[in-house]
Amino acid sequence: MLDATRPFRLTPQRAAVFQVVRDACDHPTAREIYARVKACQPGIGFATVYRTLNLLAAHREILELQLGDDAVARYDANTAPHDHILCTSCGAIADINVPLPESTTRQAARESGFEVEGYELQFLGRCAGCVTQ
Amino acid sequence: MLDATRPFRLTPQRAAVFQVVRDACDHPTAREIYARVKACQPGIGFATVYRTLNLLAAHREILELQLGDDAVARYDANTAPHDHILCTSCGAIADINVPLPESTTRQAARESGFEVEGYELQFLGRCAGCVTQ
DNA sequence: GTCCCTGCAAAAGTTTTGCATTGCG
DNA sequence: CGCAATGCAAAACTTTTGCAGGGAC
Repeated sequence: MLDATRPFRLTPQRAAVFQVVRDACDHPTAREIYARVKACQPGIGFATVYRTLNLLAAHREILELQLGDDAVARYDANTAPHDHILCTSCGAIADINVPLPESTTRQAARESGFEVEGYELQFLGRCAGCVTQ
Repeated sequence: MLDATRPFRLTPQRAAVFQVVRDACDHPTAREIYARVKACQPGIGFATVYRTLNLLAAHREILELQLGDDAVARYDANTAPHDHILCTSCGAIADINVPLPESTTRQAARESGFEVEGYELQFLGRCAGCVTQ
């Protein structure tokens, strides 16, 4: 993944941040990542975490997501195109993969006159646990 | 739209904020709305604008949107379900209407185990003006 | 009079930036 | 040595909250 061939230096702090994002299965915020990185890099500062997340996102090593109406960035080590679903009850976030039909993208282009490059799709609902409660 | 039958008072400040959002065709931010409202309500404060936008959104008179990776809320007086497309070059935002096939929603439910209540779909691309440049 | 609303200021929260220091290459 | 990266603190920015004053009913 990250090695000497990258156009940026792989410092222990950066490696720790990247490891935390890869190990996470809950789309953590920068603050949550900071707390987890503290476990193995106690001296790390906020700024380094933010700078590293921006660096990794700029190099497409991770994704920066804006989910729900939170106004807080979340991070995802799964860089393959995929979608998300959010539980409106408990806030859980899950990865899903529901490609749009080609016709839908074509319709978006036709309606808007835009050249479509991609899309972001999030579903809202209630997770299995919250439904049975 | 807003009249005496609403469960909240229609003050001149609130009417001005609502009017600005309805007249806007660019999905303005709270700060932009504040600047425009100043034109007819020079004494209005930030807090009143934010409180009014939250009030109107809570009563489904307007929509609060989180578009792109901006981490800033935008507002839309079009409360009918619809989608958006963003120009990655100039930042333009357009409304579009591309309903997802039923099968796509069903697939999301099946993959996640969630009870799907809705979705948000944004396309990314380049607008006609930016393409020809 | 009561209650809701407003405006101002301060607070809260996230993210960025400035700068001196550190440490790899 | 030279340059990039770090850590700390302060700043920038959006949004919320506390509170005293004022207006509507």
